Amino acid sequence: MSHRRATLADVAKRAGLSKTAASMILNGREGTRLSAEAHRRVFAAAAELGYRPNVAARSLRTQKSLTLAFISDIVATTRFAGDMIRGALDAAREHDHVLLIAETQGDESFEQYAIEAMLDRQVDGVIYAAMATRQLTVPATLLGRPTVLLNAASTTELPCVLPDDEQAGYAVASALTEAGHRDRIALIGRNRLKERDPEVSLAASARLRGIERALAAAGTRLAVSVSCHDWLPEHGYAAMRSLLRKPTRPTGVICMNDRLAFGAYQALAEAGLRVPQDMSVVSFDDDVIAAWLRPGLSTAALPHEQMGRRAVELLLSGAKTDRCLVPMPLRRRASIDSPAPQ
Amino acid sequence: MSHRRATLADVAKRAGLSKTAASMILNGREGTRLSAEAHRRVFAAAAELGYRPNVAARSLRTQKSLTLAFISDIVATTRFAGDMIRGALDAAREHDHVLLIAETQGDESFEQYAIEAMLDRQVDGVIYAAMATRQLTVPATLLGRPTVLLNAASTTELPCVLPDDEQAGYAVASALTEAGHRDRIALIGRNRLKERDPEVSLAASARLRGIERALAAAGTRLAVSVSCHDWLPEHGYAAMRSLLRKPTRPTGVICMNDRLAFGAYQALAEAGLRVPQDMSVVSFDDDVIAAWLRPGLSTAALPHEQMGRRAVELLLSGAKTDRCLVPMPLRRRASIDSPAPQ
DNA sequence: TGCTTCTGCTAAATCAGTTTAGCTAACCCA
DNA sequence: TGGGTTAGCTAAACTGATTTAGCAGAAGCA
Repeated sequence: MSHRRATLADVAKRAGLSKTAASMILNGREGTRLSAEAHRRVFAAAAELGYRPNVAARSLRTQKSLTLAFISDIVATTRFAGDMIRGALDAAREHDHVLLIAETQGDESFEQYAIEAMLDRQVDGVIYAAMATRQLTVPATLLGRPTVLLNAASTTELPCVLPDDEQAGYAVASALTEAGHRDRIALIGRNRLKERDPEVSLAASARLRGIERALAAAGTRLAVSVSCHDWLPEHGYAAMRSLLRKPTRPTGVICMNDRLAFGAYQALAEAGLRVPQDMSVVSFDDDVIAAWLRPGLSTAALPHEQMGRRAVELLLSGAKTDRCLVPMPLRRRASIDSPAPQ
Repeated sequence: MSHRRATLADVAKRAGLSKTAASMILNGREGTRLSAEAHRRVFAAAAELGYRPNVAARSLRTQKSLTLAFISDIVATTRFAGDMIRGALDAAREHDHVLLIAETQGDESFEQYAIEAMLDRQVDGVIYAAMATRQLTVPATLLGRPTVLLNAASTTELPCVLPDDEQAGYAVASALTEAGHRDRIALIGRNRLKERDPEVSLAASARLRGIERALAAAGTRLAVSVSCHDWLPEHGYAAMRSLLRKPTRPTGVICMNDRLAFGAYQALAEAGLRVPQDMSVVSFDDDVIAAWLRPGLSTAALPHEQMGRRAVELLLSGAKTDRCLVPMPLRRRASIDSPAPQ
């Protein structure tokens, strides 16, 4: 094992040429008049020495580091973070880049630290991600530089990548109407705060719009909707119990996310009701549990991997302003059936 | 906004001193005889200009980049990956470092690419992580360098960080015996492959050892155990159904992980049995679903965040060889009760 | 033959820091 | 008065690449 990495100077010496020549040849520069023989010798020398350029040295000169920053508010809370990161990693690798990551935990001083640490390392661009689809204020430090918002929007002109929640709402509601559900469709997960404050959620209102549009197109509308403080299983459980106490039981229910649906399943099971025979259920996110539930939950999948990928591509393409809506495919599982005849 | 970053030369000029002086003062070098006045002027100049050193330039000279690599086989599959990364990020920040991440997807050429990309960027050390606790072969390229294995062990002398699965097994089984369960304790999730091949899993055999030790200490042993191809909900479901077909029903069941337990819950619910009145359930991992189940699942938590943190600390401490076992705390929820009297 | 043009290549500057070696002036002491 | 310290500071080399400016020799042409 050679303990010292070969440098460009080593390659040049072995090839019997100057560093300049070696550099130009290895970078495939056009318009140099270096001979075919020189090319051959440089490539051979580089291969023999296992030469790899020192990125620090290169970026010192070129101001390019082949490195992107991925800064998010929270990574651990949801499993989706991993998907976004994976998509970003994949795309970055395809473009010969690497990802520096940091999380701010919603703390401004951490955020400042993270951004500066990244800029100190000459990153070529920043992906600024939110774990819940929402509007946010972009730190001033980022404004002049190549930045893409991931799963987030802002009032600035920065490019952003978002899931197409409205289309998903349409798809989810249509799945019920197409199965024959009409006037007894319920919604679990209305939430004033999420619907009104884009800094809390952009998804809630978009999903709702899509749902209402689809139902209107089918000549119907929501029979009843239940509000939830938050979108966790316990809230879905409580919401379903309250639905079941009403005089007419819905034939189908739309849950604003899979965790609510999970709670709804629990309440249905407790009440001795079966999905989908007694009630169809459809939802959003395609969390892992959607596939684990019995029967499998039909749900519009958050395309997080795809989004991470698009963010990197947008960043590297140098787009100045662009809003990229990534479709949310409906995963059809066994939770939807035709409504039982009256 | 200044478009150009201030450099050390700018700071030096403004302070009326040489780059050498500015560098030494900002780095807090001992033994230089620079005056208090010089210190004052340099700090003032640096603050006024908002000076931040260029890490690329610095690492070119010092061979230190204040950057660590986090290379894992898979990031997205489990939510735990996020926890490990979060812990690592936290610890890295505390030591003024930043994390470059990459995933190999179990593909050797990706792995090679990732390692080289990291070394090209002069990382100060590498955390090589596996998403399932197991033994692995460390790529030769890493052998000479500062490396810590995370959630993995190897036959080499590298330091590693692992969850203490045996202690967890002991704790989990003890939770049942302490509640009074004795001779009707079942185990779901025996798996030859996982138990025998350390490259597949180190957890399976360690958990089993802990369980058997705890039961022996309580003067009993497993009444029955069910094998599972894999540790997914559907396997737990099938396993529980098979248990329920046996003549004597267990009073308590240990599942090898939470996903199995989730499936077991489903089978119990279908059979009209209640947790914990009809059967106590206890498990491993503390997946999010453990808290979502009704009743909440008692489970030994994988301390992934803690592990990520320890890995960074081990790496930065320069330990040459060290095996760090991180305890798995038992999260007590409502899934355990005394066995019903015969 | 003398001038230009082209071919094939290289020396040296540059990026932004760190580090080595050493300089100058003041001071101490005999 | 002169030699040795010491305090306080700096010039220049160095890290490993890229890039600019330009040189030597051959070929082309009148």
